[in-house]
Amino acid sequence: MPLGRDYDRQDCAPARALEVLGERWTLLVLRDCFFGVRRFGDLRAHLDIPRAVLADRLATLVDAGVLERRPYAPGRDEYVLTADGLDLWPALFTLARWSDRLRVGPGGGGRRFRHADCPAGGADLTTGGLCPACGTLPPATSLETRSLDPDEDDGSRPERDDAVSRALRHPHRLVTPLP
Amino acid sequence: MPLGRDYDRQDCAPARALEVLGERWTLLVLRDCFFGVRRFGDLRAHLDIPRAVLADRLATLVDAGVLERRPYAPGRDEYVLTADGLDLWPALFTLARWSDRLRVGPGGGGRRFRHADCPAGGADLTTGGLCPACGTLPPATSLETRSLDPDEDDGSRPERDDAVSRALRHPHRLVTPLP
DNA sequence: GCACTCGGTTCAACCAACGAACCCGGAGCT
DNA sequence: AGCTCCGGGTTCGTTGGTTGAACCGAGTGC
Repeated sequence: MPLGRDYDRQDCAPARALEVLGERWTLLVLRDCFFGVRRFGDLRAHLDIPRAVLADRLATLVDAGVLERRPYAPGRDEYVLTADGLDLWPALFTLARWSDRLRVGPGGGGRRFRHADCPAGGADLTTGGLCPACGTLPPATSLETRSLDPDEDDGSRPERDDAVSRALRHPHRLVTPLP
Repeated sequence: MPLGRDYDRQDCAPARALEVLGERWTLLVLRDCFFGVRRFGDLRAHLDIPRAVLADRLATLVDAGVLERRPYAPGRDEYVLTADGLDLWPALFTLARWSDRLRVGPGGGGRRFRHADCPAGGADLTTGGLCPACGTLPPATSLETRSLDPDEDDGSRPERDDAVSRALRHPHRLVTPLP
């Protein structure tokens, strides 16, 4: 349950989605998971999110079957998108495209997504998430993302400088772990 | 700004979308707007949302250019989706489809969306929001929605009985005002 | 045995959501 | 005019989630 318990009388699909995704930070955590972030500390450094909140959101997402928690070293766990979690990609992508169209220009941070596994050669996705070359709706795992302004430095943005932000300045295959 | 002010260092599209849409209730308000709900009182009755919160969310959405506030009678205003607001449809739709796939079966409340203005005759939209008949991604205004279980009454759900819920049991063109 | 890191939990202060009560302008009646 | 009702809010005390700093504990490295 997100904040209150009153979504339960909203017997519709968006309300059920919000039961899991509607809490603060949750969608940003998932975006990072799609970018290949998997560790507690990396999420924390990239998002500037309070430890307690991050722990709570990750537990909720694991509970909901969106993320899977698994050990990568004795005593160390990582969080990975499940199949259900990967299915969220189109929703996240269309949301991102919407805000891209509204505030173009300043703010930067734009990203492109290319169908890397495309039999027809691949191209940047359309607004609807379709690959214009092959006409399909590619899954997140077959996409590559790149920043539109890899070394913009006009001082307007403080330029984050954690490991995740630096890695994301270079083209990167979605979902696969960052370096 | 939704809850805190820290989204501002997240220079990416999802974060900017969440600045507007990320607050509790906002997406449910917008869903109702797509269903044709326009009046403060109708939103309140359908959503069981506190008056103060609804007033705040509507003001935020008007500020963001997603809704337009306009008088329909002396002293009475209604809230209507702007062009930018209508563009949100694919994002809302894909989110809804995602939760539909996860929890099928119990809970009901499923809805179908048909391309009513389709030159090829129209059909229920695919998961990606495409019309399978004509292959396009139709705008919200050319869709018709209908409930999958118009008169389910097994007692498991308390069955909402406000004017909006009743109207939504019948097929209805999106965005156009409810009766 | 000591320091360091990762991945948390705990705790007090703060701030947003909730819901009941109050408020205001316009329309309709008398 | 005065009274009432209705739609569309605002005010306000209480509840409950968010925040950030401090603390904790297991695992390595030295």
